[in-house]
Amino acid sequence: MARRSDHSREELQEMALTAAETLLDEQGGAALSTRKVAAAIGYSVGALYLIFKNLDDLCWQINARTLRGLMNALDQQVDAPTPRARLKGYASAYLSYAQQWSHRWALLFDHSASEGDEAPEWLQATIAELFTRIEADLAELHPEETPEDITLAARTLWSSVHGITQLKLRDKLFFGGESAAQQMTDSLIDRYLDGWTPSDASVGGVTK
Amino acid sequence: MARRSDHSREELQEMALTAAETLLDEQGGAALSTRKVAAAIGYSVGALYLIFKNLDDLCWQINARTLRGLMNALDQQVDAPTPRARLKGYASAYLSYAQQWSHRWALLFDHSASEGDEAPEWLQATIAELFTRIEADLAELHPEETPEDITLAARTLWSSVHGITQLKLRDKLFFGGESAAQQMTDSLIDRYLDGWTPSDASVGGVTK
DNA sequence: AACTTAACTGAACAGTGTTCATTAACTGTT
DNA sequence: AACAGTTAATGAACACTGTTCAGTTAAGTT
Repeated sequence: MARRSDHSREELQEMALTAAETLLDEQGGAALSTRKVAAAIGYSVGALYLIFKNLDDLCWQINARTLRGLMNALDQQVDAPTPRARLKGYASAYLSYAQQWSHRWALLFDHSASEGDEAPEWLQATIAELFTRIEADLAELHPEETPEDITLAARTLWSSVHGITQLKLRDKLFFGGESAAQQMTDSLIDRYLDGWTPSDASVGGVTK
Repeated sequence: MARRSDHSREELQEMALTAAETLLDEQGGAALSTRKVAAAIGYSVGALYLIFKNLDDLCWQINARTLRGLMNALDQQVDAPTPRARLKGYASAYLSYAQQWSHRWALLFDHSASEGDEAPEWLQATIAELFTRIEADLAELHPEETPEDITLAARTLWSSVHGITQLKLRDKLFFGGESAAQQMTDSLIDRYLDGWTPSDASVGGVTK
């Protein structure tokens, strides 16, 4: 039996999360089980339930760390000279982060699908922070637009980057080499921004 | 014991798939289990394994039907007068199909993530068919582009529509009402097409 | 040393996918 | 009509899963 207070609550939690991430990275999300995580840190199954509400809770905490890592990666792009370059940098960082941590990234999105309880509000907040970055750059390019239109544009553009990332990771729908996805986000951003003329935004009707 | 040949192989398969789809629609992907499907059609678990290789196989066959349904929905948009209207119609149909059959749609994409065996080649083929439709419209708009650039553009644009769809289904990252996602795909297509000038495509370098 | 408290365990429960020896029902032959 | 052959169908069994909780054990307190 593990000695009481061999490790503090925080240490134990950290150990468990790290072990779970290793398991995830090496064997994928399907291999993530309470018993395996418990074994990896040298505790019994029951002990995990003193630290985490359940497996879902553990997954959410992994997702929190994943998301934080993503934000860090994005932050390194903040020095790019122009809004356009910054947006491309974000997209590129997003893409490579997702590829580097493919299993963690998959967990982040597959897990939100499990319809038990809501996504915790910190997740919402972190994502809002990401969108704020995008919106800032878009607003700089289009100061004449209303905040609502900027928001809509940010979500449109970023959903698109997300879609490219997701399909890139999942399969061989993609021909071409390593750079295909990168090329796609670049051209997407270029064309979207070039096609964004003030006239067509505010109404929303089909005018073409 | 169910009488031998009460139902033919094909009938049984059809019954099982229909039962599984009902289960999926009503209770979501997590509730899909071999025992439940077997019970729903009045057979034992083992009988399912005479019809399907395993649960994965059953899921793939559901996915095949889902994809076929999607293609049907897209086909109803083929009469739109212009390529641009056709592309918007496809996107709109894609979006509403995914929303109507949200659980089936989720299965289609979550399942490709399970990294057992490859996605069957018919799936690849059906998806290729979808992309061919998009490419045809894009080629009509940009006859001067090479096939490679058309392909790249089709995948870029469609990954984007896919991304918007996915995020729309998953959560409340989306403000606004029912029409927000529709508005997003419309403006995406408009801006992407408007920003697509022949000069910036063939090289692929960063020129902006 | 005795008592209290809380950390920790692991057996147990209900569920999962999958297999396979056994059984039941049909088919064809004598 | 009786027997053998074939095969559809079963359901118990195995190894796993998440989750709970009565018990056990160690640490802190009096």
